[in-house]
Amino acid sequence: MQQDRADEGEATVEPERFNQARAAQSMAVLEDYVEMIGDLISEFGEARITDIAQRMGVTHPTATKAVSRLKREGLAVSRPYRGVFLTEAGAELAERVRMRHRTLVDFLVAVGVPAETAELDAEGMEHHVSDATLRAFETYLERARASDGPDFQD
Amino acid sequence: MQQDRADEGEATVEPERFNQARAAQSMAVLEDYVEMIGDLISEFGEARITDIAQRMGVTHPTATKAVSRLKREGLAVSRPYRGVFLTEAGAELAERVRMRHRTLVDFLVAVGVPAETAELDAEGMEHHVSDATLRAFETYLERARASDGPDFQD
DNA sequence: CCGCAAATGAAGCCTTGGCAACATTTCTGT
DNA sequence: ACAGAAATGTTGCCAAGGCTTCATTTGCGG
Ligand SMILES: [Mn+2]
Ligand SMILES: [Mn+2]
Ligand SMILES: [Mn+2]
Ligand SMILES: [Mn+2]
Repeated sequence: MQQDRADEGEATVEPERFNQARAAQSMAVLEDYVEMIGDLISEFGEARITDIAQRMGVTHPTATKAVSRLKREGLAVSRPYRGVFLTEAGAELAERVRMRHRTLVDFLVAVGVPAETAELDAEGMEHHVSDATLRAFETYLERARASDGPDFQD
Repeated sequence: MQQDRADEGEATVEPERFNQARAAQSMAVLEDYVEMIGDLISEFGEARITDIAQRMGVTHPTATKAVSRLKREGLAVSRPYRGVFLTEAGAELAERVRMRHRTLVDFLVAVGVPAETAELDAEGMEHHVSDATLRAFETYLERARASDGPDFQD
């Protein structure tokens, strides 16, 4: 054999964190679309491809393709030339994603990130925040609110 | 024309945050590889495709393709059947990425995220942490270290 | 110095997420 | 009622990041 270099240190388990990040990334688009579709349904009663595309900042064929994937994964339903709707699973995911997004933004602001920046960064970060980390953020927020006490605006 | 729905609220600027997230994502792979290659060069004096692939948790053709992109973007250099090295730009990026990674993990742990989890989540989150947010994290850490004062273990 | 395993390269396939261009359907306004 | 614009669908292109399979080169050990 040639070189070895393999079993040097903890290099054996290391790759796992990249796999985790890749897995999270593969969910990111689904999560963003499902949340957005939920928003549109709340506002207008349905989510049209055009509106989805506009809000996501993509062209309509791109939005169509994403919706196809959502349907394939059982998160959305739609019929030709009609609006897009969420399945129960889709609605649940949307709700979880929305809460996580909100918690993350609140948390970032609480630790001193400018609101504008927090919103921008959160859009990408959120998809990599695990449940354990989210709980830590929530705990932090509760404590901060408790100690900042009186002068806290809902 | 048909429906309008366009100029309802802030929907016009909203897509920008998704574009930002997509831009960050397109850098993510470069950043991870460049950091990893830097590590390997520190340890062994060169970064071999096999070692890169193993640590990233991918097959060697995937690593080769990534290195091709790094070369194309002026971040790395290599000759056939020889190791991969970083350009000046590559080394600088690696250093920034390494610091950001470290700061993020430290910060997460400081706010109560379990170390193991922090490491996993950071691998994905890091690529979406802007300079402004990173500064906020650093400031937070400095203050935390100052108040936790004496009993702080290097 | 030479054989053979390891490392690297090369080709080709797949999926995803972008895009533009063109076809078809809906629906609004007159 | 119907013309024309808007919305949607369809097709085909591209790049990135995975993979498997096979070819080639390297370099160690004997
Ligand atoms: Mn997002
Ligand atoms: Mn979001
Ligand atoms: Mn990373
Ligand atoms: Mn990293």
